[in-house]
Amino acid sequence: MGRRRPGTPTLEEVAARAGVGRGTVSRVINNAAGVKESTRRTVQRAIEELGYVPNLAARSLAGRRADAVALVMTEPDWRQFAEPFFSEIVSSLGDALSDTGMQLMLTLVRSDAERQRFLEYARGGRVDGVLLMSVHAGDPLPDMLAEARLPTVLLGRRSGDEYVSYVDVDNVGGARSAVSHLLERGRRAIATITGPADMYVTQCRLRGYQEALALAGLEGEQTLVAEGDFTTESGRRAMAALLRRHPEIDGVLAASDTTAAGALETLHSAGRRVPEDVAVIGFDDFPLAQRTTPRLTTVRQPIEAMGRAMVRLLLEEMEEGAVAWRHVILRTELMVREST
Amino acid sequence: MGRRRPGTPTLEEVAARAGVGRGTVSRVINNAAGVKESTRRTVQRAIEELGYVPNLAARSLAGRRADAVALVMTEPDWRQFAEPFFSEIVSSLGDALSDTGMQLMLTLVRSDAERQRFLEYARGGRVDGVLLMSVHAGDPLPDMLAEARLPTVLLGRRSGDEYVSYVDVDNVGGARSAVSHLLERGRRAIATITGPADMYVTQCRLRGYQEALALAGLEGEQTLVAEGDFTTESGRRAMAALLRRHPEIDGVLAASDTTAAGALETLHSAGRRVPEDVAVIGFDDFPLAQRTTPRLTTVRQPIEAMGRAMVRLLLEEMEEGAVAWRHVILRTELMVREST
DNA sequence: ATCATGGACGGGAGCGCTCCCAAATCACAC
DNA sequence: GTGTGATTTGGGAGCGCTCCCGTCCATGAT
Repeated sequence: MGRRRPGTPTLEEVAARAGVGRGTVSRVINNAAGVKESTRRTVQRAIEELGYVPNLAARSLAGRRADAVALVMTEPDWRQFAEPFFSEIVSSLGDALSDTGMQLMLTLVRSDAERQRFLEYARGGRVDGVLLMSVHAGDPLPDMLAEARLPTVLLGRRSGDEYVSYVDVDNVGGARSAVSHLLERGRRAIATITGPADMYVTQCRLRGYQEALALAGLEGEQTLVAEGDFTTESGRRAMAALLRRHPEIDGVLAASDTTAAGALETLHSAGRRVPEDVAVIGFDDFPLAQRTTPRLTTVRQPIEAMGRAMVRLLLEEMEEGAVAWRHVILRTELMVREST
Repeated sequence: MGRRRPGTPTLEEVAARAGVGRGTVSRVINNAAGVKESTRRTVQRAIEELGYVPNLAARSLAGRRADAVALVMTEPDWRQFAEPFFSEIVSSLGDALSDTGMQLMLTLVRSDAERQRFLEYARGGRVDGVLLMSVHAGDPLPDMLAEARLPTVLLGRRSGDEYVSYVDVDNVGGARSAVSHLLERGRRAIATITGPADMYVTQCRLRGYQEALALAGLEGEQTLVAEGDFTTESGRRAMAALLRRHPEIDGVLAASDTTAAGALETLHSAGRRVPEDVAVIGFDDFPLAQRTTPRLTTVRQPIEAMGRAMVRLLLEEMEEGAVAWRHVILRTELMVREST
């Protein structure tokens, strides 16, 4: 297991070459104040001449921080990894993190063994904080991290009484406004294609759907609800099943834009016109929503803001040592386009 | 920037509690030989009682290794991040790495600033090696890593005379056999939808396509080639363009299964029967290829083997200190199904 | 009882950095 | 020229671990 790198110059060697003390070089590479401009330049030249690169292990050990945060994707996410939600979120986190000087590292946790290994990695101090992608109901990882007192922020929550810090959107309100919109458009037989049943986000959106119907004095029929898993394929299948059970359907709320895209395809194949025969609403407002035919009415999730909020919460927790949990619920916005 | 974790017990404290020396505890946690079974148990109990977790920064510093490798995805990949190729590869790398005890960390490099930051991270010793996803022609990162003498393995290569270690598949041969297969099926107007023109893999597959046509005494027309980017959407678009230019097309080689899926959709909409009117071949052999209608004939890339090979090459380079580059070209296999 | 042999074990010497305090230097007013 | 306070600078003391050498002790041959 000899993984030695060839001899890299050390801070001390830089100091010797520049004719200054260790402390001064340290100040220079950390951009700290209190170094005369001329000295700084001398040191910088020595650094370049030697091709010096700070040893991060030593820095971590002495400074008691890793300057890195992990973004963990757990198994159930993984099968949805290929969906745009993830790349969008990762991008936005990357942007939000980019000026903190911290590295974002994505980590895959697909099994108990990998969960354990990650936990040791995190508890071992390799990261200063952990971001968790849409966790499922029974996932123990957030609790393990909380117990280890590692700053942690979830995207979405596992249940209504989640305590660990999280950033979520108002899924109930979003779904409700979407269905209200369908009702305003005169639709009455409104179906919904949900996400995986074991995710809280799914339950929330379903509740919003039901509340809107109840508010209109309509009774939500169980058979108007079909389960999907956020993928296009599941949207196709669920829509087909719904049409079979309820040919009279004239409105659909899908769990995501990708799901809605699948539903659109099925509706098209079945000869239903959108929005004339059936109005369709998605969830997310990804670029995809503007490329469907017809362009998709959808509930916008503020991905940028979500990424920024997650990073902000994480930084706050890191700053004060994870003594409190914080929750942020972001508002959604209905983007009305051509599919309703 | 105070990112201090609360006081974790140290190895020394464990040693004190177990009534042994530091060395012995170190031997126990590293599963090294030369510890009496009874002592080992005593130490293990102390570890559990204190909830000891080794400090990885200290271990890295003293041991001169990070026990982690990075998988870097550069910007151009990123827009294809949502395609299954990536999740498949990541999975297979995860499996291949899982029994080495090393952490796999995915890293996104979307800009020069991020490239620089990653380089410092890697040169700073945070990873023992680097895996690079399908790099584009002009990407300087592999050279920078090579110069820093960091063990590096590419998936695919940037050009025909790539020197940095890589694992690739026989793209020319794969495409050639696919086109030959179409020719055997009596097709003569064979088009191809390629990947991004600036990727070597695209050029190779195009060459295989042309060679097979030439072998059959056919002249490859420039207008039978349409550029895509591996996405389904690009498959749809490219196929539509091809049909417009060449309504007589009776065979298509797509750059990937996802692209082929897009092409299938367009063909279907255009009322062409597959394979009766047009035969379609994909590339990759993802699960997707078995779910299309009709099921897709495709050139199989041995993803599992690719992941294993990458890890093996990387470990070898780490072992001997990156003194040589190694190349592995894996064979492809034509999976004949219903679309041809 | 004596001695050689080898397996267990303890702990010193670093790994390369940050933190921080004391010392040195400088600027300026008197 | 002297004193005062601010600004720079040097370097000791760790951070928590691995490596490795020397010691200790049990075992068995003599």
